[in-house]
Amino acid sequence: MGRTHCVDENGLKKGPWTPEEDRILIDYIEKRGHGSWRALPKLAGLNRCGKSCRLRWTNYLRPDIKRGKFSEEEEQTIIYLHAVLGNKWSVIATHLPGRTDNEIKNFWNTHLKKKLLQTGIDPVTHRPRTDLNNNNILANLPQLLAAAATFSNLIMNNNNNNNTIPLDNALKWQSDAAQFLKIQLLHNILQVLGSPNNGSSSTAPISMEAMNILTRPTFLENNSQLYELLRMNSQLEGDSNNNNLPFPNMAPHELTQLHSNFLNLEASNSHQNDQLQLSDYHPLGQAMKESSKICPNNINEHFTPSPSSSANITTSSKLPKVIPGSPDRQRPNSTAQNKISPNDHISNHSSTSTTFEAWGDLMDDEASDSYLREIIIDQASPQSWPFA
DNA sequence: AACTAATCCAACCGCACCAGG
DNA sequence: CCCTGGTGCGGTTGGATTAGT
Repeated sequence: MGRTHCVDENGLKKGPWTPEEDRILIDYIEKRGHGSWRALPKLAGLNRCGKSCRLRWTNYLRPDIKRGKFSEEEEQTIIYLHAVLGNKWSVIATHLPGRTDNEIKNFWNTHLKKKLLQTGIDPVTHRPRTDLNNNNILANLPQLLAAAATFSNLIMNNNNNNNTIPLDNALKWQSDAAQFLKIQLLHNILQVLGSPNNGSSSTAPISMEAMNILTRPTFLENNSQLYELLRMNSQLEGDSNNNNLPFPNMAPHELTQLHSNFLNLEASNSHQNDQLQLSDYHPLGQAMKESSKICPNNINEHFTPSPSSSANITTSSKLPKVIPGSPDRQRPNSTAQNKISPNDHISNHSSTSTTFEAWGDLMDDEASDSYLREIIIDQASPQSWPFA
C-alpha cells in the first residue's frame, strides 16, 4: 500500500517501507532512541530521509500504537473534539491513547464525515446541514427527517432504559439537536411552500399534501405555533382568505409579529447570550472544564478553537451529541420504536406525501415540541439562534 | 471470471513554528 | 533581530484492496 518504490534526487528511497527497513528502524530506536531524525537514517543504515523515518515510527512502528477498529466511544470523542478543535488532529490524538493523528484524520475523512452527512449534520460546522436549497430540499428532507428521528429515538430508548442519570447532559444535547433539526425542517418546508420561484413544478401538490399532515388534530394540538407560522406563510403568499388554514382570525399585527419571530429564527448565529457549551454536554468536556479550574491556562492551551475552524464551538451552541447514525448501527431495540426508520426514508420514501407524513409524525411526538414552542414564542426579542 | 468503481490508508509534501547560534 | 536546522502538523496523493456489476 502507499507509494510506489522510488528514489528521490538524493538517492534516498521513498515509498512503502519493507519489513526489513522496519526491523532496522525499530532495532536502532530501541537501542539508542531516535535522537536527531536527520542523522538517524545514516546511523541506522537506512537509505531514507529522516523525515520518512520519523513518520514511519510515529505513525506505524511505535510500540504503543493501538491497531484495529475505532470503538464507539472513540468515535464520539473524535467528533466531539473535532467540534471543539477543528482539524487539530494532533491535539485530538492526545486524547485517544494509542491512536495517531494520521489515523484519526483518515478515520474522520473516510468514515465520520460521511456518517455525519448522512445524519444531516455538517461535518465542518457540526450543525444541521445548510446546503439544502429550495430546489433540492425535497430530495434531502428524508435525510433530515431520518436524523431528527434518530435523535428522538435515541432519547426515547435511553429514557425507557432508565439510563438517564449518567447520560443526562448528553441526552439534553441530543434533545436540543433534535429540536433544532425540526426547526430547520420547518424552515425548509416553509421555503418550499412559500417561494414562488422554488424551481419546483409541484408546489401546489406539495402544499396540499403538507396541509393534510399539518391539519391533523393531534399535530395541530401539539404544534399550534408551527401551524400559525404556516398560516402566516400562506398569507404572505397571497392566500389572504386562509382557505387552507385554520386560525383565520389572527390580527395583522400578530402576523407581523410572527413573521418577525420567524425571521429572528434565521437572523443570526453569532450573538448568543445564553449559549450552551459543548463542554457542558460531553463528559470529556466536563473533565476539561474541571481541569481548567485547577489550571486555568490548561483549557486555552489545549482547546483554543482553531481560527480556521468554523465550528467555533464556544460561540455556537446546541451541537448534537454524536449518535450512531448509520442504519447499520441502529440499536436493535430502536428499530421497533422508530416511527421513521432512517433506512426507510433514505432509500424508500421518495414521495413528498410520505415525507410530510413522516414529518407530521415526528412533530406529533408529544415530548418533542416544547422547546420548539418556546423558541418560536420567545422570539419577540432578537435572540441569536444557530440558524445558518 | 473479468472489469470497474469506490474505499482505505500509508506515505509524501509543504508550510509553520520554535530554539539555538 | 535575523538566520538556520529540526520538528510538528494538516492536507493531499495514489496504489492496494474491496465491493459491485
